[in-house]
Amino acid sequence: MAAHDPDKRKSLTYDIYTVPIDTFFQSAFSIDCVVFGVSNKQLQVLLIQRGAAPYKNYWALPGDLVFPEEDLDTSAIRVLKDLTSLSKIHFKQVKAFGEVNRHPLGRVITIGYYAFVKIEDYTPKASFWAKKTKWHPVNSLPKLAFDHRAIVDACHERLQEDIIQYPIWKDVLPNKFTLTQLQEVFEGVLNTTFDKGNFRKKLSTYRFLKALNEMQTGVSHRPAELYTFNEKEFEKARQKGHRFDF
Amino acid sequence: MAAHDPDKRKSLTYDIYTVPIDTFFQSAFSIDCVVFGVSNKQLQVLLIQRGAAPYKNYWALPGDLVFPEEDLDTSAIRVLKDLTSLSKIHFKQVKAFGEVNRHPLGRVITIGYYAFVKIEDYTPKASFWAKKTKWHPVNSLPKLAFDHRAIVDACHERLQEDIIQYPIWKDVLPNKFTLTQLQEVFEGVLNTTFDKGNFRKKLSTYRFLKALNEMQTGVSHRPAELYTFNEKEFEKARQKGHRFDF
DNA sequence: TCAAAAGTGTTTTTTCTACACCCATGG
DNA sequence: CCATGGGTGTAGAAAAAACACTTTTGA
Repeated sequence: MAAHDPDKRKSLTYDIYTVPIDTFFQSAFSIDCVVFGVSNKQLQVLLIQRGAAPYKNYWALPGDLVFPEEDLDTSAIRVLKDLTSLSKIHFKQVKAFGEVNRHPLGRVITIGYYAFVKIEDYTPKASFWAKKTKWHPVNSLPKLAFDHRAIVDACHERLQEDIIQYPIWKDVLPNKFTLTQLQEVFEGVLNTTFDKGNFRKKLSTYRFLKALNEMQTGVSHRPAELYTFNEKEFEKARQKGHRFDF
Repeated sequence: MAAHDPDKRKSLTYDIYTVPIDTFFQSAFSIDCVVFGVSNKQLQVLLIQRGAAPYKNYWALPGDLVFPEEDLDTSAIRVLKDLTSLSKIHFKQVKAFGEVNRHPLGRVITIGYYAFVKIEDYTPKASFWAKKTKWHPVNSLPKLAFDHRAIVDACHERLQEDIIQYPIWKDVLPNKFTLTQLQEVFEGVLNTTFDKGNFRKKLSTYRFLKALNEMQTGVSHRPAELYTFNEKEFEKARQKGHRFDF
């Protein structure tokens, strides 16, 4: 592809730099995926055990180098699939991490992405150079490779901001869910607890939560009513500047 | 530096890839600086006119390639100084922009940074390959080079989120300021207007705004009381989860 | 009949909103 | 004495917070 032809670079006037233009074109970038989910009322993150140098055998985020002709957003999906076999995941970019010596192989900046998924629906399977995978509670992470801890933290903060603004909580709930399930997602992500009555009072003002007149079954207590998410109503609320203000 | 020695890469086992490891190390990254300020009650952004290909003569953000051994945060400061002679500016990284063909010279991803400064204190002077500089209202930008419009938009959104959470408004106000000046900063950034009485009522609950018992002088109307920002009190408020909720 | 969670109601306190009105200064 | 912002007060509405109580199910 023309864009990646070094000759094209040389044909252009780039004497503005005191070094040859090609010295700039010796870096790489990578993607690191922070895949969150909720289980046991706790926020979890998907880790892999690295089976390749550097940081071999360390727990780490699924992440890898971006191909020269690959868009960043596309790469996040591909990288996660390569390492964990998970697909159809929606990512959001958070930020770049670019310390000069963060990667022992050369100048590599990494772009952090996060996703928020149903743990039950996505059973990871280690592949490519990943040796193992596991879901781990965010509150008690082991030592991670590279600067992955900082990446997790930045993504967690972003998740906390996003969940009060976008309906990403629906991505970790069944189509039909109870209000308590919804509450537990918020509590897990925001790492706090809410008063049940007041929480529901607030929810009851949101028209994008539609009661289904359908009940939970098979629970050994009073069955809860099931709700569903209404996209159109949410869109209306969003345009008026909706936020969950907890 | 060892980290950038290609031989070191080759010495490591990297047969996990179907292409030579060096094919990844042929990209570059750049920084784009979105410097905001407020004047005439409007949010402004600093632009340069490009004096070098590509996009020669276009209005653009001050931005340039990152040196191989340069941290991203450091680079933002250096790049802005090279092109506009402005220094001592505090930047915050927003995100990466990495479409494959966003740059005609090759694979270049750019990292967007924003800063928020006093326009009066920072008079830019075009240098290096920049031909001109100017402050331009964010509400009516000309056509910009590359994907710079998207970068401005993302940074503006981040600025709007940050100003209600961090005391960055103090960076565009004199040490001693009036409450109306403060209100105008918020109005400019958030592109809205507030009721004076209610705005002040809210401010009066914030202990980090300290009245100085000192008055404005030389104005042809009732002089306003001057206030100052108290770092320690803000820190206390921040720990309790402070936000301006407008 | 008990445990467990669902679901509702009440009361108090706090905050928001929309205004109206007075004040101090320079010209 | 007037234009221009500075500055304060009030009343009503709305929202948040705390907490108590009733309901329904399976075991």
